[in-house]
Amino acid sequence: MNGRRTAKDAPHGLNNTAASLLGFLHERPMTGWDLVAAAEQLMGDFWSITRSQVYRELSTMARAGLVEEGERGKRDRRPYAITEAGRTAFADWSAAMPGEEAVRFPLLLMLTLGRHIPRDHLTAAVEHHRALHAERLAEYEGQAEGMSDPYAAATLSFGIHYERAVLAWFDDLPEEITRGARKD
Amino acid sequence: MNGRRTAKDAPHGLNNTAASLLGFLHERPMTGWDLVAAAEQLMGDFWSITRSQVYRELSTMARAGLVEEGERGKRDRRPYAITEAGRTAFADWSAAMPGEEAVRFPLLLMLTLGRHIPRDHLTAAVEHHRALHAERLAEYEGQAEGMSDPYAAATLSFGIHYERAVLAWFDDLPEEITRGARKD
DNA sequence: GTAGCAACAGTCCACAGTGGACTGTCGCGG
DNA sequence: CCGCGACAGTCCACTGTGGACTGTTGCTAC
Repeated sequence: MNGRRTAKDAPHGLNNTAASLLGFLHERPMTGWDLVAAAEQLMGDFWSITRSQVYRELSTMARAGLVEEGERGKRDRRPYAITEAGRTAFADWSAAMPGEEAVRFPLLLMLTLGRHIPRDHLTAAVEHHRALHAERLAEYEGQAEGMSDPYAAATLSFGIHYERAVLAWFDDLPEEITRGARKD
Repeated sequence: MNGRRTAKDAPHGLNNTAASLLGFLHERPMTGWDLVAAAEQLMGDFWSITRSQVYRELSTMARAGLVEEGERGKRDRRPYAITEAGRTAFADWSAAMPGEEAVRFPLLLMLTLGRHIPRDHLTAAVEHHRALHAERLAEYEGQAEGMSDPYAAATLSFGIHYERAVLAWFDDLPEEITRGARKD
């Protein structure tokens, strides 16, 4: 009687995570474990899913008839296959406009509050992250060799543009912030 | 008796959100409402906090003695002030290395699954987001005028580098993806 | 062969984060 | 003085994250 509208009311009833699982299941039946690995491998650092989440969604979707549990294998392995209803739900999801990205960057939080933080903590944090990003860029550039799938390549390309931008940003930071007048 | 370790066991006991609130409270006592506004304004798109979260953290921190509730004002306005314990907790937090950023980008999810999605949905999504990012870049560049605080400027500069990178990435996408051979 | 370890597979829980509905209060323009 | 929009806070359901825990199985070293 109230206007409450939950995810279940949406035309397709899928959240992005559930949709991603159905997407992977288009290829072949997979277990939760496989799905986590696939997502990790393919969407890498720009779309994460966790074990807990995946198993939760799988059993929800099974109840909703979007996937079907197959024969249990060794080690309690539980393959799920997409159903016709699942394909429909996925198609509906794919027609909706994907939402905006969310970036949560603790280092920026720290910098924003920089006025109240000892200078050397800031410079340590900045240097640490600069190294991390340099490392990741190298990694991505390595992966860019022998990349055939254009869809996977698009994600990787995003990663490369992103990391380069972050590194350029580090280089642009004023000395005021990065290099405290630390003489001890 | 078990090895479980919750946030409360951490040396400072603060999550990033709580820490950000303490950070802002260094300036002056503020209400939850004010804090949401300040965070929104200063950390903009790279560190988000929600009303629910803020009020939750405030009452937790009040119970822990890190903040103190002041006199209630009009409209049930409830200002909180940081305590000495709060300053200590914040200082401890600031000594810890900030975690890595998380980027969640539904468009990349869609692209990754692109093989199973009608081409025109993909191109529509790409064009939509391209426009969004162009808009945001313009907005950021506008804000860059008259920016005095170097810490706020750092965040804004990140935003500009980021948006430029995203736009460059869009331009790099192969026609294969962005411009389906749609003839109907 | 078998002991043991690492990788596999899934469960469970607590906590963090998001979004929207809901309630109520004031300030001000008409 | 009425009503509307901004202010202020509450509550809830859901999504997302991380780690502890259980059990299994294949492989390697002895």
